[in-house]
Amino acid sequence: MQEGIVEGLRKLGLTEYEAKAYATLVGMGEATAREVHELSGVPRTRIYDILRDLGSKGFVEFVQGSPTYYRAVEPDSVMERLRDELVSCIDRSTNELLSLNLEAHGSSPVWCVRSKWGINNRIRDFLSKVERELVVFCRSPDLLIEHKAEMKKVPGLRIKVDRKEKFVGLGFEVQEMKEGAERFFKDYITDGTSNSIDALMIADDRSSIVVGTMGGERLAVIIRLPVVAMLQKAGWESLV
Amino acid sequence: MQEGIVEGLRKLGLTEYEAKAYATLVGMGEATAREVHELSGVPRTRIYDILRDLGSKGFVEFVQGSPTYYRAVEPDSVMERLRDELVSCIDRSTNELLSLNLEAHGSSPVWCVRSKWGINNRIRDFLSKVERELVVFCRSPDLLIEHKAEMKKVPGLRIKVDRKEKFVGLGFEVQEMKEGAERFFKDYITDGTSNSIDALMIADDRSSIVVGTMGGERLAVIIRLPVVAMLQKAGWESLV
DNA sequence: TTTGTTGTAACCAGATGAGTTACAATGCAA
DNA sequence: TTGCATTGTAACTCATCTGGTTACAACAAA
Repeated sequence: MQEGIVEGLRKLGLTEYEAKAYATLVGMGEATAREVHELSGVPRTRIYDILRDLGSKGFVEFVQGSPTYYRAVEPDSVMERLRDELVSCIDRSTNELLSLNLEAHGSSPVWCVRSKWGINNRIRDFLSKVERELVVFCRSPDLLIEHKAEMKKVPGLRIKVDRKEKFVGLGFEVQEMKEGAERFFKDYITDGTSNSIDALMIADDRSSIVVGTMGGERLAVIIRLPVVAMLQKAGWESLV
Repeated sequence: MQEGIVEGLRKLGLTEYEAKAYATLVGMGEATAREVHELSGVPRTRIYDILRDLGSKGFVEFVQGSPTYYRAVEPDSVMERLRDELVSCIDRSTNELLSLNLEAHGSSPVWCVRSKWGINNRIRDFLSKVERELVVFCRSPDLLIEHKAEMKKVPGLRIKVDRKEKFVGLGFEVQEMKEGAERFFKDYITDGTSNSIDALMIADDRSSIVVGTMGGERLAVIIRLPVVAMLQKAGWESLV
């Protein structure tokens, strides 16, 4: 049996035993508790309550007897129901949350974002709000690849990189910064934690976003203070 | 704060504390850890790691300081991502399961179904496969109401009930069974467990389905043996 | 009777989450 | 500066859940 299928079913709310038993039963079509146990690896003495639970959840059917026979309910049917339940739960939650969320917010000019998705989300948002000009410094092509499509649409795009050869074939016009300037963006250590900056973007001399690893965790810092943005840009210009 | 919103978020994979903190933060727009604690009821000494977790999951952003300020990422944005993740997980699982499910199955002629959804699913399937004739006995209008639409499409529909007055206004033509015949479907006790039958349907003299409560739990029994169906129908006919 | 199988029930151990306590560090006000 | 409240960290307890095991009753076949 594949490993991934169990993992997937667990994400959808089944336990490991339930996932194994159900997947096995789907594969066997019809089987006794013992057979499910043999193939799935679920302990024999537990297979009975597991199958009973699956029955209560609408995943399997059975025919009483000695031995009792079990079969899986058609997976597309079960999965469709699951999807409907989850989607309607999400829609409900979204509406409830939005009804709490009436007031305006985001007044603080600087925010940190921690998760990978959160960072990408922020970058997308940031890119979509550029009006005239975006200057970018970056040290790895990953970020440019990830946001290539949005980046292409940005007006006034200028990119500086540490070494040109890392960025060939991406379709971006990049400029290499001058000798010795890379020290501004080198890995450094503060308070015993190592920091490294992967990318810096400044939009319209107004807001900026810094992406990097600080103290062992990936972080993005969004700053919407024109003063700071101007200063950062001045530094950036000096990199030519 | 509403109770339902926390319950909904928990179904989507958050813990109680996480759900409370996130919902609260959505409502406040921007707040310190303390404020979130006060409003959400999450213990103050736990609010810090909860908010950190929410950050790692992409639900909140923060600005370091003393005190650190937090804000919720826009709920529609977060929820949309969650939906995409779950739906793609379901699609993947469905495909993997179906690829295991190539062989034909369902050869056994009798099956029990336990869950509410499973029972309804079975009944829908059963009704959709009627070709010429469906005879129904039922003791409560619930089942007819639940499957009214499908039932209307069934050819050769004949319904017998215990007492006609319970079924007025449903748009079904029902026939009352004769005096004394209800004893066949009365609640009865076997092996110390009480059983009661809510409905019995027979399709094309071929297959039948019985819905009822047996030993304290709701159960449907599907039988695809023509012999049994014929016998059941003979009994049914005698109810006139 | 013996043996093996089916099915039930209980138990143990590890992980996780809810809720609490202790305490270091950081301000802030007198 | 001292004293005090607040911020933030870390640990611990308790209950629940899940994975994994043991014991045993009921039953059928040999």
